[in-house]
Amino acid sequence: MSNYNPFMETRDAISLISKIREKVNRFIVQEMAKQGVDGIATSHGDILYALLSKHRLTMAEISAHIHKDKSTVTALVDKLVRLGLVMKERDQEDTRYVYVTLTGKGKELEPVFESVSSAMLKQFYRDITEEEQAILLTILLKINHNF
Amino acid sequence: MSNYNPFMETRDAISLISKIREKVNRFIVQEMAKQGVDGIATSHGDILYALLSKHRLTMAEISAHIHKDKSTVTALVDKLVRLGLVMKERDQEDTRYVYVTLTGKGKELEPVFESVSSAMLKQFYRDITEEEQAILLTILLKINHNF
DNA sequence: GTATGATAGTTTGATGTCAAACTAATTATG
DNA sequence: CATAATTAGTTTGACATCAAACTATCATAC
Repeated sequence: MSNYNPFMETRDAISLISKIREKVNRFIVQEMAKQGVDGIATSHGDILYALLSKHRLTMAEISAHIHKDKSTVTALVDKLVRLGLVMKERDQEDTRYVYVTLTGKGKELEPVFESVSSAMLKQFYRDITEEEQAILLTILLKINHNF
Repeated sequence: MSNYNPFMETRDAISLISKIREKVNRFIVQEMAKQGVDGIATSHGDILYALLSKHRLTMAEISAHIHKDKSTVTALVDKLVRLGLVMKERDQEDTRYVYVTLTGKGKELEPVFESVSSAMLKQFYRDITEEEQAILLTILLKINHNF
């Protein structure tokens, strides 16, 4: 292949990874909107989803969970506060810490998340055998470990 | 696994794809900076790389190549113009079209691109056998096709 | 041949994102 | 104990990105 392009060619694994990630994100946002959860990005979804199982997280913990800079988390959480989905409150003992928790309205989103993520997984793994899924995971873990 | 998180868990394929993409991007930007090409994002690199083999592209063609909105391409190309790496000129026949070409300074980047992309591929596929690479590609193509 | 529609790019406004500088509070060190 | 260093979050400035509105040009239709 003389015209091989390691950044962008459609056929190589690296650009496929970019494209798939893009499509997954778009799919999630669309499905959420379809179920009435509008105007939030996948990062907001990641935060809400984390809070469903963890109940209470500090800003730094959220940052670590979703792999976004702490200043980004400030902006994301503040938007969720504006949307009435989460609450922020400072720790009484050590006032540096800010705890984020779901509001009632935030908790109501649980079924939506369940439905969206199962729809996404179904689409993602359509026609991919269990064995292929396992192989894929193994290879991706190795590649992830390479960096 | 009771705490399975389809958006963010470290161990599932979907979040691995996000992480790997992130790491690949970071790696490319860092390697470029190491070789003196500073202040440009991967999207700028994609444009420059495309222009190395295509000589002349319209804004719309660039948009299609790098899968970014045309208004994004306007901003990206204008930055490359400011950096002195590309030139824009309107088609004489049909003045709606804008052709983008590399300047001399832009063309000088070719060896940097070659070096960076080969370094990236080497890192990406370290300890991944040829067979695994083929399997990975097959599965990713299927998943990409699922959306 | 003028009006309608399509096409190529740009502009504008909003948003997610990061890095660096900053504030406030706690901990460690001499 | 007082000063220095660390830690948690926020603010600020820059930038990539998109969608929608807009401009300018070309093509089509009647």
